[in-house]
Amino acid sequence: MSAAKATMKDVAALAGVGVGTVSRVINGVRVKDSTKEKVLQAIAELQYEPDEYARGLKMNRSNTVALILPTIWHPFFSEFAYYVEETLTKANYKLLLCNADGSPEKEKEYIQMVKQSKVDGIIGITYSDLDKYISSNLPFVSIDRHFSEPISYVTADNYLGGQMAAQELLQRGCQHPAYIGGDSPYPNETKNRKAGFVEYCQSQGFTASVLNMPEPIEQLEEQLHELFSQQPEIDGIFTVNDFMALDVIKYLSQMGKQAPEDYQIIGFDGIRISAERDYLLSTICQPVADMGKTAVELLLGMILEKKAAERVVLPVKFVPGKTTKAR
Amino acid sequence: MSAAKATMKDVAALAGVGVGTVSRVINGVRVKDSTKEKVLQAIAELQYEPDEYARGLKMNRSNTVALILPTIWHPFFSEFAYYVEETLTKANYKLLLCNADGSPEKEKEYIQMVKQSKVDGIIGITYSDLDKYISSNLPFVSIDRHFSEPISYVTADNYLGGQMAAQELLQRGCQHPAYIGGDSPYPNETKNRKAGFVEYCQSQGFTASVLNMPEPIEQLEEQLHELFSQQPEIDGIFTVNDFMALDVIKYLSQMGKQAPEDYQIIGFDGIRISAERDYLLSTICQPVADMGKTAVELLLGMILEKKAAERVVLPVKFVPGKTTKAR
DNA sequence: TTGAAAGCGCTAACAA
DNA sequence: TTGTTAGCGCTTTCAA
Repeated sequence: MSAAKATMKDVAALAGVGVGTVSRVINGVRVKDSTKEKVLQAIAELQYEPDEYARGLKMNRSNTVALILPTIWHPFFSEFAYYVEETLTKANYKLLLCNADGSPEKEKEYIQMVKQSKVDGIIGITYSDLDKYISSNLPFVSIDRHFSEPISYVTADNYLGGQMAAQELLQRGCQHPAYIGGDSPYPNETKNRKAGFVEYCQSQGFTASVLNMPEPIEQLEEQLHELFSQQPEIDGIFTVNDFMALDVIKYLSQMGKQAPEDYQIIGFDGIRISAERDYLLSTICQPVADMGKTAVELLLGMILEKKAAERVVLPVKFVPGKTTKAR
Repeated sequence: MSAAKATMKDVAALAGVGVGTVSRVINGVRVKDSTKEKVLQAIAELQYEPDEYARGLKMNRSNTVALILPTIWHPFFSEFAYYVEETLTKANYKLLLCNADGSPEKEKEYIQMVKQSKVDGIIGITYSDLDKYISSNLPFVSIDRHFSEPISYVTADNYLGGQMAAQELLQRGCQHPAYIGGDSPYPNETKNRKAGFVEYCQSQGFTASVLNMPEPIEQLEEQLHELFSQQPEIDGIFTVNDFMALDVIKYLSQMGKQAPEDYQIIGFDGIRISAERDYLLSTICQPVADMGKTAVELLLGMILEKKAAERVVLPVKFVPGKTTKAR
């Protein structure tokens, strides 16, 4: 049994053909059936596996896509990564996982690293403005639409989501709506959630209270305490995401208030701990599976068919949970 | 501005040296300071970045490690992946993410794929027996110790964890302990959780009820119903993992029973939805960060220093939550 | 200390 | 239809 890995040359020698022919068989280029047979035989016998690196060097592609995330340890991102990986695998692409940890520096470092690694494209959920770091010839799809350059993105309809949250709360009888969220220094889609909510309330003659805390958020509990002691009448809450909603619920439960009896609350994202587990609360649900799939499709379109940048906005939906009343 | 990517040859030409010298500078081999200066200058000017694939082809390594998981969309695995990625990045390695979806076929496919991709090693949380598919010269670290071959593994002390769970429940006054879990056809460490629990109970003069459901688990609720209607006296439950505990809690709450008043329950894993979030319940917590770090260290030891296979068993700890009484 | 050149395993252009 | 060969960008040996 040979220890060394078989190369194309070995296969060619054993099959009694040229390396070109072996290459043709591997790549599905037409060769005479009898020849093909011999080659396949030899491949099987030597347990030959093509070297992706030699191929990548020659063809200048890697069949690999980098996914840059704030952190994989978060149900929204890990669900997204799950679908990205699934779709990539079906297309015979591999996934390089990059946790940027929410740091713009690490995001840039990863962009650098990933360029060397000759990835064929990047899918990024990033906070900072990466325009300058992404060479225009490296296909890039952003989740979120905060780039100034004409870059592809996939995003949920965050503005509409905010409106929907307002509508659902008001329809359920809330008289004093409030928005609670964090405020990032970087432009991002969460700002639209707030805008949609506040503006819909306004259009219905309500003025939403707003607690918009600069990130990173410090002394959350104190800030919540201030809000609710100054405005105890708040009875309908929309938060920037599900995690924030959980924090608010926890705080209010310490204050002896329960949803949906004492107040109603709607989160954003539609987080589930894993497939087949329940949503955590009433929420505006992002179409994560669809977003992951679409992001990959956009990217592969750019890679394989040189398609131009595209923008896709996907619909959100309200998922009633235990933190809102029945209508 | 040149559109094409600069190569080492371009750098050499601009700096007026040979490509070998450029290579030496890149790799930190000693060259004359003045020469080095010229080369660095040229590198900066051309924004040269070495091609990892050419390097990989030549040196036969990729600085890439594959992580094979059942699914990234699960807090335990995504936390593990988080720490693996973090440790790899520090060592200048990249992470290829592979979701096997709990299917032995996909696991094998990935092993195949990953071999072609010239990864330098594999870290795997796998269910099936992959011995034959892993060529002995490809470094592999398993999480769990169910391999027959002498393969490196990192695992938590599952048996001790089971014992601890029993001890904690009995110390808190439980008189009727029960174990609830799923039974996989493949050998794996969860069997030790059960064994540790049952045997510790026995040693203390208690006989634990056991509900061991063949996987994939069907009609969970019916099976729980049967258990608890036949043995309503059960007052201390240990489950194979946190998810199962959540299911049991949900079922019992439908029956009007609450922990820790009506019964006490301890899960296994120590799942948190994300960093800085609480544990879901009282649980035997695996040292996930340490496991991820150790797995990478073992693997890099095998890759870089040709170290032999090693086995590491890490300690678990009991994390009291809201589903057990105070002692 | 450094340049020249071989060659890693593959694809594709060219010739036969 | 198929064999031969140049060369992808790099590292490393061998000479100078």
